[in-house]
Amino acid sequence: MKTEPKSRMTNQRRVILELVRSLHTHATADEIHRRVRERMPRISLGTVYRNLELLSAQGLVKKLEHTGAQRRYDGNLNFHYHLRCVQCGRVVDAPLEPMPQFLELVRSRTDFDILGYELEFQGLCPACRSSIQPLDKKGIKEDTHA
Amino acid sequence: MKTEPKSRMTNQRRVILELVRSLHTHATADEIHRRVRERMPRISLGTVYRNLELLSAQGLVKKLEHTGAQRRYDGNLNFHYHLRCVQCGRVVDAPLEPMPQFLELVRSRTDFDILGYELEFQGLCPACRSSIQPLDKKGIKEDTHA
DNA sequence: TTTGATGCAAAATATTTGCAGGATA
DNA sequence: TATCCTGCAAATATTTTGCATCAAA
Repeated sequence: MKTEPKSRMTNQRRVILELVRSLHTHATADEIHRRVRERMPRISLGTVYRNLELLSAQGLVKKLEHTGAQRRYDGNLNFHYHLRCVQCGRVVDAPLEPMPQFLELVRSRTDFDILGYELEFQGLCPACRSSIQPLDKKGIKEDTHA
Repeated sequence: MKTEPKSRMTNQRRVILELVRSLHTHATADEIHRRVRERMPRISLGTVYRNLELLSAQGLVKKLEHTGAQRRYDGNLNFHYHLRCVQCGRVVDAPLEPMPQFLELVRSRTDFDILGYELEFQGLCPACRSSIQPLDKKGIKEDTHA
């Protein structure tokens, strides 16, 4: 039923996919760009965005639009939840088993066509908890602790 | 323990708070600005952002950073979940009772300092489901159906 | 009066897009 | 060879901020 758009496996696309799959850090486009540039110095940020979007549409990576201001990308396609540090923005997998029964419950109670759900925990990571700087709700732009 | 910063209840702040409380639409800053401008034509978008930020820090409105690209604001402070239309971006309350037991479970399994969690469902709202236009993952910037 | 708040404009961020040339199938 | 893709730069979109002035307490 789906009309998959034809796509070409370019060097850029392959390297981006390999990188996102190898990272367990839920990196941002900018971080991915920096890492990929170590192998392909001329690759542009626009190309990274375009490829991440396409790979996400093809279901090869997961786009996380629910973890703070900046979008992040996950190479782990197994259904799981996330835990985000509200101080440094770092995202890790949450230690909680999937509970897909929510879907049926909500489906039976709404006239929306339910497609999925996201469960995200927020907290302070060990590094930020022990740091002196106060939690001021700002500057949660980039990972301080990679 | 908390050192609350002193703040003044200006006309702008009061009108913004009243509006967000009266809306059940989880509006964006831009939408709130447009609505407030009907009563205060000279109010700036920057003032709207500054006040929403301050009201959120004071716990008078809830900032939703987990519902797609654009930030939204909720005047309903009761703990509840959300359901977002992936086509038009509209956000409604999810028909599901709070299940705070997750928090303890995750707390016992992580070294993060757990502060809270968000549960968001995604789907197609009735209006979008029946519309002809295909779901193309773009243009989810503004509510088509208010 | 004191000092927090506003309006305005510019800056900072994050993401998308037009286009001409390049690479893949 | 057809057309998808890339690099580059410009354009969008969203949010934040500096500053002189205004206004709440």
